Amino acid sequence: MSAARQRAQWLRETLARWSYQYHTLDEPSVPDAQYDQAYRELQALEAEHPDLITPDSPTQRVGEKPVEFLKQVPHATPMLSLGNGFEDQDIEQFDARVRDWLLKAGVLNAAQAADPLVVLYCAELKYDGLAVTLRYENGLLVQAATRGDGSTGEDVTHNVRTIEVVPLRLLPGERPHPEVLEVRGEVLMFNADFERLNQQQAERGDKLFVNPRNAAAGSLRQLDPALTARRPLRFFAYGANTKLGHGQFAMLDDLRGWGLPVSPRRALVQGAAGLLDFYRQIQVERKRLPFEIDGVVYKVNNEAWQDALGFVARAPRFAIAHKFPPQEVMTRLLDIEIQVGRTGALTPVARLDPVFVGGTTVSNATLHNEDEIRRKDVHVGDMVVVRRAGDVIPEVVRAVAEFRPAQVTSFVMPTACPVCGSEVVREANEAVARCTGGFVCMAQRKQGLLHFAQRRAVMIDGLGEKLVDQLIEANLVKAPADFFTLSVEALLRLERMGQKSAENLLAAIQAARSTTLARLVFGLGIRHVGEETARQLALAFGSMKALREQDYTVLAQAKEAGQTQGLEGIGPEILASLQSYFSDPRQCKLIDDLREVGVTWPEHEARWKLETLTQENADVDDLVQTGMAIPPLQGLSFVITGTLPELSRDQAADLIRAHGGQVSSAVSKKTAYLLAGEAAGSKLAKAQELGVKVIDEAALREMLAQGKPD
DNA sequence: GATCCTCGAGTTCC
DNA sequence: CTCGAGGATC
Repeated sequence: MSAARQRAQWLRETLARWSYQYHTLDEPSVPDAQYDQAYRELQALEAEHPDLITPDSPTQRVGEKPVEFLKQVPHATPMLSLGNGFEDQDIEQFDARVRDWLLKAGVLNAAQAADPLVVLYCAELKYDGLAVTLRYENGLLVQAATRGDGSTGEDVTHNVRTIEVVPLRLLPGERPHPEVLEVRGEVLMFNADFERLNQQQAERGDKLFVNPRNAAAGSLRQLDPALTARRPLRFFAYGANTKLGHGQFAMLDDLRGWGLPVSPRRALVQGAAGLLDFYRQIQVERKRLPFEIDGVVYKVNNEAWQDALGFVARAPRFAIAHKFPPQEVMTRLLDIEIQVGRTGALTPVARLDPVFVGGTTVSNATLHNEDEIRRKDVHVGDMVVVRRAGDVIPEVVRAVAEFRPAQVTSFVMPTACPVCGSEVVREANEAVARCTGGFVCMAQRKQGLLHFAQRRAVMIDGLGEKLVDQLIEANLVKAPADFFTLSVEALLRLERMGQKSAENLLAAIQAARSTTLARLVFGLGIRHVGEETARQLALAFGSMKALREQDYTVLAQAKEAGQTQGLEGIGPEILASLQSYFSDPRQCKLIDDLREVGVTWPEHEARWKLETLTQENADVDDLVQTGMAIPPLQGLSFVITGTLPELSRDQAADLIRAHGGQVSSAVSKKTAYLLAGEAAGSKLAKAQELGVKVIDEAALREMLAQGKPD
């Protein structure tokens, strides 16, 4: 080996060590000038002998060329999501479940499982950044990918290489590193760095980032690594795909030994008591931390126990995130406006002095109804506490009486509709006040048209609020049937509507022309008839004619006497609503018009019967007798939550129903399976609490392929 | 009449 | 997602 080669290698290793001490350990061992001198020496050496350049050289952090797009990369092992809890009780239940499972798995005996301190947990911080996975082969960083949907992410190797604290080559630790090491961790930006970056952005007149997390996300997804290199990104490792054999806590030590930054704050604790202790400590330390966290993470420390516990859907049973309660902020309630919904419901909405909470700026929040306003004691002009419930939907928590100005206006529900002026009534025992305007009310008409066109109803793609507004404004559409008589010429008269958009919309309308009875019935917007009930009605009655000609008053009596079959879930209120809808000539005309403009749907014979008068028809029993196969999911009730890898939730629901299963919206004891995808929330927790079996999309497909549940 | 299970309806931000 | 209310069941 030549002297130059030896020198270059020594420089690379030394620079990597110094950089690690400086950036990762925050303990510089040499003056900056010395580092710079060595760096320049290596640069000069490499310039003279280009063959000495290696991919792990610190001079090679920024690759030469920007990439054209971010490549999709499949994850060798899927990147998991975590279950989560907010309350102490959630954590106690988690620990109890862990012990219970370990007992069932035969890892613990009954006496051990009863000991609340038997399980050792590794407790860590939950960073508010972006999850990435780093792949090291023979110690060399070869790939970095974002989490994506968990099974496929984006290749961000070029950008991750620019992060100073990420070693391009693993350092020799106390224990040898595996040949292939996949490190899981989080890319984030420190608060101070974020402030500085935003200052620079402002000086250059560039757009400001709303929070450190967004800044980190934007920086990591750049195409040009030179740009990312100027962004002050950091990284913390928290896991590895390979079991290293001696527990989560020690594994973090290993990772640190190999030069990877790991949590500055972690602990080995015993049982739920230890976990909650850690949580409270971190709560106190939180504001002193130099970066944002949104909670803490607990993992069963013992790797063999982790294996025994396994996974539910794509979340490990051995870990849980304990999240901090949603951030609450104060702001002024500027006004309370009234929105009118499809059914005429008047909903008070709070207009807030825009305030930054939970990662975005909130300026509106629903107040639900009059009672709610009274309960929360809010007035126009009050200072109110606002938070984002479930980290998404803004919510006014309460008014702050101490800050109440001398003059505030109490909210009074208007007696006339603010849109059409019709009378507003509030039925006894009902929480909502309603506009009685019906067709006359533009707000109701608009919402009704939107409801008709929406994806779950007749599905006119691309028809949103803006467009419906314009169509009503231009007097082109009054009732649903009018959508189907639109022409390109008429559409072109609308503002910001080009030839192409007009053609696209018309194609979508054409496609919507052939629909199903269930979609249509739902789309009509009959009170108390939602998606599910519409499906039931379409199945039972089979045709629009049957639905229209039915005397629902008679039916209600028969139903009460228990003389009906095939109309489960349809009670007196719904029947009354149907009676009133179908006896209204205006509504009947609306349906006739739809047929006239060429809207079609398949129909079949009615499938319900009065037990005494027997209206002949096939139901499931008949199917069995005629020798048809019993669908594999017959009699099983499913609930779907989260984001599935392949199917949309609607598609999954259709798939389940097509195989004889039922899909409902809430988890209960009667639920057979919870089909859970990514980011499953409260339903997953509920299922675990009730002991409902949880499956993922792959398991569902397996069930269908085998023709029976497992 | 009470209780549990479902469904319907309304909603925020980017 | 969450709340409120309709429907089924005891």
